[in-house]
Amino acid sequence: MALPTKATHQQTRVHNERLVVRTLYDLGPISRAEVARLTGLTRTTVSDVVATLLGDGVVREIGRGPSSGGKAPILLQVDDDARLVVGLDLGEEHFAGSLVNLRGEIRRSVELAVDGRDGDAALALVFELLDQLLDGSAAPLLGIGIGTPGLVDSRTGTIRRAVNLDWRDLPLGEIVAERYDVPVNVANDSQAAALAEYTYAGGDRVPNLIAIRVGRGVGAGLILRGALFQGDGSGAGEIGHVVVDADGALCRCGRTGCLETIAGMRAVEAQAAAATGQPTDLAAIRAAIDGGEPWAVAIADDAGSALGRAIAGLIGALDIQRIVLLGPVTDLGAPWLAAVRREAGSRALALLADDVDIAVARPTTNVVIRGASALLVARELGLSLVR
Amino acid sequence: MALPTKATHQQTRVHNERLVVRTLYDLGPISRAEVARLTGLTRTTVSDVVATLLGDGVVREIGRGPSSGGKAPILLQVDDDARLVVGLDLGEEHFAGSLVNLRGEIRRSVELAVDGRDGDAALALVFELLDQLLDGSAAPLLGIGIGTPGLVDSRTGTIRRAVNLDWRDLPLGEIVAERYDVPVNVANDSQAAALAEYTYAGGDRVPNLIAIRVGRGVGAGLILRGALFQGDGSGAGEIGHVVVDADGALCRCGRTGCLETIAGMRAVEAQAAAATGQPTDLAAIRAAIDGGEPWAVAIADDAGSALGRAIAGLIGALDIQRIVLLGPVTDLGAPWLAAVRREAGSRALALLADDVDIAVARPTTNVVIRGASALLVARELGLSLVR
DNA sequence: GGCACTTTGTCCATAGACTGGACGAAGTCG
DNA sequence: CGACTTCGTCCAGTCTATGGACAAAGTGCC
Repeated sequence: MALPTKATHQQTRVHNERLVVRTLYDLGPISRAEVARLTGLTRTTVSDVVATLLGDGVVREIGRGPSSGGKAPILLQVDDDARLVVGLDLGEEHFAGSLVNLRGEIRRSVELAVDGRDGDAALALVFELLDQLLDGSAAPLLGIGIGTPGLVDSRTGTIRRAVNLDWRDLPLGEIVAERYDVPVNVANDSQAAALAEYTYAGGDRVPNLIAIRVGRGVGAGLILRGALFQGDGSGAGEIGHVVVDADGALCRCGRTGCLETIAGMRAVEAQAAAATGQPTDLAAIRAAIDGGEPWAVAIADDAGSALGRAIAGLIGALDIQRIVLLGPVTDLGAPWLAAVRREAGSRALALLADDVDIAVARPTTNVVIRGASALLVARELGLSLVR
Repeated sequence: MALPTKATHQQTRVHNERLVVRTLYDLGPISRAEVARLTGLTRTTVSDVVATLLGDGVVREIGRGPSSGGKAPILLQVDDDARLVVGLDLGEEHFAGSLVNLRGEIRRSVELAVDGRDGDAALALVFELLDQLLDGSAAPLLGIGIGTPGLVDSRTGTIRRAVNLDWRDLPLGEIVAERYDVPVNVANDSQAAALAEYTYAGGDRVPNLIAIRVGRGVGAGLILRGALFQGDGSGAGEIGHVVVDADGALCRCGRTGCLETIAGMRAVEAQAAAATGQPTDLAAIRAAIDGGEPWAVAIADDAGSALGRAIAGLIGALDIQRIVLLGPVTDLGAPWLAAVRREAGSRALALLADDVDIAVARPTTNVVIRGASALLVARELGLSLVR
C-alpha cells in the first residue's frame, strides 16, 4: 500500500492560498475581511495571502465597496484573464481548440479538419492546432486540457481506445506535456462536460453531479465528492452500452439492445425515418414536435423514457441529486425531458428520487473545450478534479 | 456551497501523527529512523511524534533490532490492544455487539434478542447492549461503530429511516456519543459490510469495491477511491428499490417490481412456496438445488439473473472490478452465482465486464460488526473512510 | 584491541505560517 | 461633532517542521 505524503508548512500555505482564491473566484468581488469570515482564517492571514496573490497578478483590487457601519471594504476580484489555458476537442471530423480564461470564456479559437487522418498524422494535427493557438499568446499558460471521444485514463493522460483515430494506449498527455512543457490533462467528452458543469457552476457548485451527453452515443461523466470518477478501467459512465432490452437492435459495440440503440441520436432518427418514410434529422423531428405531430412526440417520449430508466438506476446506485443533460438529442425539447423525468422519478426509491434535479444544460459554444480547460483551471483553484 | 476548511498547524501535526501510526501499524516493528525514511519526515519530527505516541500508550518500544553497520535501532510497534472499539450490529431479530481491538480482533461479544421491540424500547436495548459490553473494559475506548438496516447518514450519524425498528430521522450517533462520550459512527449494514471487506482485505486492498448484501432486502455499499460513498442523501447503494419490472409485484416501499421483489429473500421463498405448495425456506431451497430439483435451480437462476442485470448497470456506471456478494441469499450457491455472473457479464460493455471479479464473500463471524468497528480503527490510522 | 566509519536518536537554533490583540484609518449614526 | 463600527495592518507569540551538530552504539578491518 502506497503511503500518503507527509504534511508540511508549505502545504498548509498552498491549501490556504487556494482556499482564498476559490472563495474570491466563487463569491467575488468581496473584501479581505469577508474572506476571513467565510474561510475562518484570520484577517492577518488573509491579508498576507492576498498580498501574494496581488503580486502574482491573479487577484486585483477593484475599489471600495459599500460600508456597513465602518470603514468601507476594499473589494477583491480574481483577474479572469490573468492566466489562460488551452482546451482541445478532438472530434470525429474536426479538431477544435480554444484559448480559455479562468472563467471558461473563450479568447481565441482554431479549428482544423481531420480529413481522415489517423495515427501519427492525427497527432501531428494536434501539434499544429496547438502551435496556432499558442502563437503570440499573452498571459501565462496554465496548461492544456484535451477532450476526446473514447476511453481515457485521466490519471496518466493515456488514450486507451479511440476508434476513429486509430489510437490505442497512446500516452497523449505525456507527449504533449513534454513538447509544450506545461501540465496536460486528458478526459473523454462526457467527462469533460461534467467537469465544465462542475467547475463553472460558481457559487452553485455541488460536490456530486452527473452529466449525461446524449448524441450519437450516450455517455455520462461522474463528479463524485468533487472529483472526476473514472472507475478501475477508466470506463465509469459508459452507460450507453448497458443492455436495456436483450431483444433489441444490434449496437455498434456488438451486443443487442444497448441504451444507445434506443435513446441515441441515430436510433431517434431511424425511428423518425420509419415514421415519415424519408430521412429525418433531429431538427426536423423537433419541428414536428413543435407542430404537434403525434409520431414525433411518441418518438421523443420513447427515447426519453429509456434514458429516464437508465437514470433511475444511477439514482438508486449513487443518490446524486444534480443531473445535467446535454448533447444534440436534448433538442427534442419538453416532451423528451418530461419523459426522462417521469421515468427517472417513478423507478427509483421515492425518498431519493424526490430530491433529484434533472435539467438540460445551458447550451454553450463548446462544452468539451470548456470542460477540458476546467481541468486546469480547477487545479489553480485547488479543486483537484482528477484523483 | 460549503467551503472546505482552512489548514492549520494542528492539522499538519495530526496528519503526520497518523502517518507515523499507520506506518508502524502496517509495517511494524520498525525504528524511528526507518519511519523517517519511509515517510519523508525528518528523524527529529518522527522522534517528537513517537514521544507523544509512547506517552499515549499507542506505541511501544520492544527492544533493539539488528544493526546494519551502526547503532542498533530501537524497534517500535503499535500496541494492538492499547485501544478498543465497539462494533454493533442492529439486526432485525438480534442486536449483537463486540469489543474489537486495533487489529480487528474480537475481544468480547454480547447478543440480545429484539423480541419485537421498536422505538424507544429498541433504543434502550442498544444502551443495555453497550453497557454490558463496556462493563469493566480495560483499554481506552476509541469509539462506537454501529451497523443497522435502513437509510443512514454517516456524516451526522442519523438514521433516516429504519422500518422494522420504527426509527425515523433518529440522531442515534449523537445520542450514543453523548451518553458514552466517545465518537460514534453509524452506517447501514451493506455499507458496513463494504467497509469490512475493504479495511480487512490485507495486502489485497483495492480502492474501489462494491459489496452487495442480498437478504430480505437488497442493498449495496460503495467504496470509491478508498472511502465510503453515500451520495447526496445518504442513499447511495439502495439498489433494492430500483424498478426492474414495472408490471411486477408490489414492494414494501410502495412501488411495484423493485429488484427486491425478484431477487430478495422473501421473493425467492415465495417462489419456492408456490412451486412446492408449502412454506419453503432458503435452506430447503438449497437442499433442493443440491438434489437437482429443476424448480429450485430455476428459482436460483431467476433471482440471480435479476441481480446480475442490476450489477451490469453498476458496472456500466462505475466500472468497478471488485464486486463482493454476501447475505443469506448467497446460500443458493453455484447456480445462483453463475446466473449473476452470466447476466452481469453479458449486459455491460464487454471491455468493462471482462475484468470484473464477482465473488461471494468468505463468511466471517460478523461482517457488520467488523465493518462498524473498521470505521473507528481506520480513523485512528488516518484512513478517513467516511468523507 | 584500536581506529575509522556508519547508523541511531536527541538537542538546538532557525524559519515558515497561523493566531490574537492592538491600533490607526475610514466609515456610519445620532 | 463625538461615539461606535468595520477594515486592514502591524507586531509579538506560538506551533511545528527543518537541518546541522553531536553523543551513543554499533560494524569491520588491520
